[in-house]
Amino acid sequence: MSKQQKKLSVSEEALKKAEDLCEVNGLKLTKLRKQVLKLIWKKPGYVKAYDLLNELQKIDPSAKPPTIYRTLDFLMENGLIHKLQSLNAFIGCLHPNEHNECYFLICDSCQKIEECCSKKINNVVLSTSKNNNFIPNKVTFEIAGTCQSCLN
Amino acid sequence: MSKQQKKLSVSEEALKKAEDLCEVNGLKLTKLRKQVLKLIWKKPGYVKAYDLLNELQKIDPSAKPPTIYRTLDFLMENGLIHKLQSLNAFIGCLHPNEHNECYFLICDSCQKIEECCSKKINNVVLSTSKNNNFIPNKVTFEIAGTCQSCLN
DNA sequence: AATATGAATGTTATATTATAACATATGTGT
DNA sequence: ACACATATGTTATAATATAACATTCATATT
Repeated sequence: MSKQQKKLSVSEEALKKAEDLCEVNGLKLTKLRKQVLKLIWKKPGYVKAYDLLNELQKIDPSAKPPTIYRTLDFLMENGLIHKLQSLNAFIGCLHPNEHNECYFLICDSCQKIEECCSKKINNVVLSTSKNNNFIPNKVTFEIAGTCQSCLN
Repeated sequence: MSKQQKKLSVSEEALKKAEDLCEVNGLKLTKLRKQVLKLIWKKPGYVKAYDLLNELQKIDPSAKPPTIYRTLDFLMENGLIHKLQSLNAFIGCLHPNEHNECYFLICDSCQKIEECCSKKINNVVLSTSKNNNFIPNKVTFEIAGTCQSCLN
């Protein structure tokens, strides 16, 4: 290879996608927002808001709950992260803006999260809504259980 | 009609089902638990834990948060109520023990909840889990949006 | 009836999650 | 330089939930 081909980590890749997406959509990925997004990706699995706050305070001692929650709101509104409703926790999104909703498998044993977005699930959401004359807006779909590697 | 045929309200019916179910399964539906279940059914739609606590305190001034949360835990463990994870709220179950999981349509506009349990959803949960080598344990499936009557 | 036992409830305290309200700073266009 | 909107700082408090230990209650056994 004449050109050096640097492999980006998942985290670096996510950050890059976020920057691009904000660029394209005219959103401001400020220093604070970037820092928080970095912290979210730093941890494997999900993060809790106050753990994030503790981490952030190491960089910026003046950070307080609203600092975190406002930043989380921005990141969620723009699809860069998701909230796991059954855990009150947050996780970075691997494919921001590729689709509206994400669905998750949550391992009770190792706390790892697997996205399980699929057309099939989308379809069930649509057909269930239609059958009930319901206009869906926001979907929460989380399956807690045991992942492959924790079975062994 | 020679015998008077009294039509039970949804709430009365739910209470009766709960009593039967506890009877059959050797569970103790104590006075406190019955009171709380009644209060849950009294309100249309969902209830929040602390609203419930306020109501309960009108009957039993010594009630405190653990009183409510322990009772909610009992009722949930035995399928008599469900927690709406996206709202941190609780709702009575229309068909305790008929199946494991319940799925919900939540109207953002009128706050009414519709159960939307179906074989189709069950199947998607199973196939999604299988595809990911995942053993499902507890499913959270909640669609927020707008219900029929709020569209008009 | 007395006693032992476990389950349920009472009680105090505190942990965890989240937002309201207002002040200040910062970036951008005129 | 100024106005404006957006973002951030700051203080306070609301809302949700649990830990830990004490007491009461039901019931089973002797």
